[in-house]
Amino acid sequence: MEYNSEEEFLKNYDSSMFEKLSVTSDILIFSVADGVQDNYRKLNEKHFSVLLVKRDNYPFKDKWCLPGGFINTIETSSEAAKRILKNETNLENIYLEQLYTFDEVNRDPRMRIISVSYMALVDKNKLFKKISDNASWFNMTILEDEQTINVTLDNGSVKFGFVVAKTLIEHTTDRYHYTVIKNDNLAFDHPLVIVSGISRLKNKLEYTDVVFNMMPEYFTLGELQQVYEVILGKKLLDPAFRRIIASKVEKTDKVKTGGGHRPSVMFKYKRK
Amino acid sequence: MEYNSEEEFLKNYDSSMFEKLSVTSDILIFSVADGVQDNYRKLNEKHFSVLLVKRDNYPFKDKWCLPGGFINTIETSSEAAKRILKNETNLENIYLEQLYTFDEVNRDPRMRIISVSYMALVDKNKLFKKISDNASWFNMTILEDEQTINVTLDNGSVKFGFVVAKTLIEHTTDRYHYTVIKNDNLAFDHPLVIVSGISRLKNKLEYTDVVFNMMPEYFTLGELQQVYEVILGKKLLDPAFRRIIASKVEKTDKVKTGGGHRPSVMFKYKRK
DNA sequence: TGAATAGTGTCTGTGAGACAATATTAT
DNA sequence: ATAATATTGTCTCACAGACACTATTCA
Repeated sequence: MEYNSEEEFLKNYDSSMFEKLSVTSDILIFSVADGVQDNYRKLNEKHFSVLLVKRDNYPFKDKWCLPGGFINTIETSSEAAKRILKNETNLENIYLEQLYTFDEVNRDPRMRIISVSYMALVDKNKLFKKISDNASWFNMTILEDEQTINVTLDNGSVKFGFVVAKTLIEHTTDRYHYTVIKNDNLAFDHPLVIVSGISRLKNKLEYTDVVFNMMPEYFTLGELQQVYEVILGKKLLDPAFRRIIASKVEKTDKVKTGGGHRPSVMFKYKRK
Repeated sequence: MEYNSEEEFLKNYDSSMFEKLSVTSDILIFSVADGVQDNYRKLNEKHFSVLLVKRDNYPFKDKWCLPGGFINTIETSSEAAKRILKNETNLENIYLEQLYTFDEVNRDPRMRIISVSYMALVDKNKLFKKISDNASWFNMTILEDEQTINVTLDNGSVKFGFVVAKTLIEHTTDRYHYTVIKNDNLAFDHPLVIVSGISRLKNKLEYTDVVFNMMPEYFTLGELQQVYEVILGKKLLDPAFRRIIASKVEKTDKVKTGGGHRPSVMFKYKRK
């Protein structure tokens, strides 16, 4: 059939001509949490954490997964992500970035489902514990070597882990292909989403200001350094860290005292 | 309805429960082409180029677009990309990287269509002009300032351009939100895909080895430098370039002569 | 007073930017 | 001889890693 105009074509278009697929939006919500500290002198330990949801339906009943849901026809995947985020954490206007689209044919046992994944960064102080009933923050411990990434997740009452192998993609120095080696408690291909997000965030710490999305308005440089250290999984040298961060922060007249040691000046994020 | 096992659940699962969407895979195929040169002494000019296809159907009849097509239920988006790539260029085993998933609700006038975009890098010498009839390579001229990106496309017989505005995303130093300001000849939101790809490739040149996917097996450092310059859109200093690239290339005993000037040693890519 | 963190000074090595100098060819 | 590119040398400056040192608090 021939058409003489775009209007005419569109009027006659049969949208069922091509196969359609289900599409979901899954969100990796990262935060840094304060741990407890017995010694009054010491700083609170910090934990790099991720929000998981316990599945109470099949498939993967009773396993944990990332918050997510189907995208409907009148919203974008990022709008869907925001909607889900609001549902789970009651937070709006938070940092959100598209991560990757996972679409292995059998990643979901029900049917072909494509997942557009997002990474969200939140400041845990803004949460007020208003997260949904079946959701829970898990502290992550990440051990990475040349071949594998080993992640342990712990929410205080449940603790489990997974391992993925990484292989460098040909003609690349930065892209890895990940394969799940061990995983008993996470649903779908979510271990892959988590390691992709960790990798992305680690890189972004070095050349962007995203970290400030996880910080309160006022913070000490020690706290900020702790956040970097817990995400990067390594200790940083104080003078070097201060030099690098200096241009991004602004001194305030607030001071944090009470720690049995020299008080520290509080800073805030300085936009360029 | 309650199920007692995952098997039972899956057996009864109704896959039409959620709305489904059409999903396409669009590919940004980049290459660097040799221009012509009248002065026998001078090097061939090089052009950063992209493969476009002329649409011979509605919507956007007679406009140009990126090669792409619907993903069917038994292939992944990257498999679809490879299939389309093979169709258009007759090339296999080429570098392919997922770029971004574009899913504005009205990006396609027919219906809601999500596009998972890919970036492919090819060495034009491998092509032997076996591209499909309605496809054509366009040389790109990219002018970028703080607010806008201006791209001119020229395939020798047709020449047009588009302009997109960029605004820095809050709390970020590297992510821009792009909006098309001017575009008469490209279909869909493909100007956005192109600028996203250019931006990604520029960044990747600095910290990966992707450039070698666009190079023949043997090349001179001058040629390699030209490729960098034409993609980055700026001149580089010879000694600095050689220092940076030194660890990635390997000298061979081949030499390129005939240029009315000192012959240059040919190098090849050195894998780590 | 001592444990603990806050914050600064400075040495050193690496590496990029800049520019100058030399090498080699085809016409 | 000359125009053009190829290739190397080297100076300087910026900056990150490393380590040492001083400052300040509170049980």
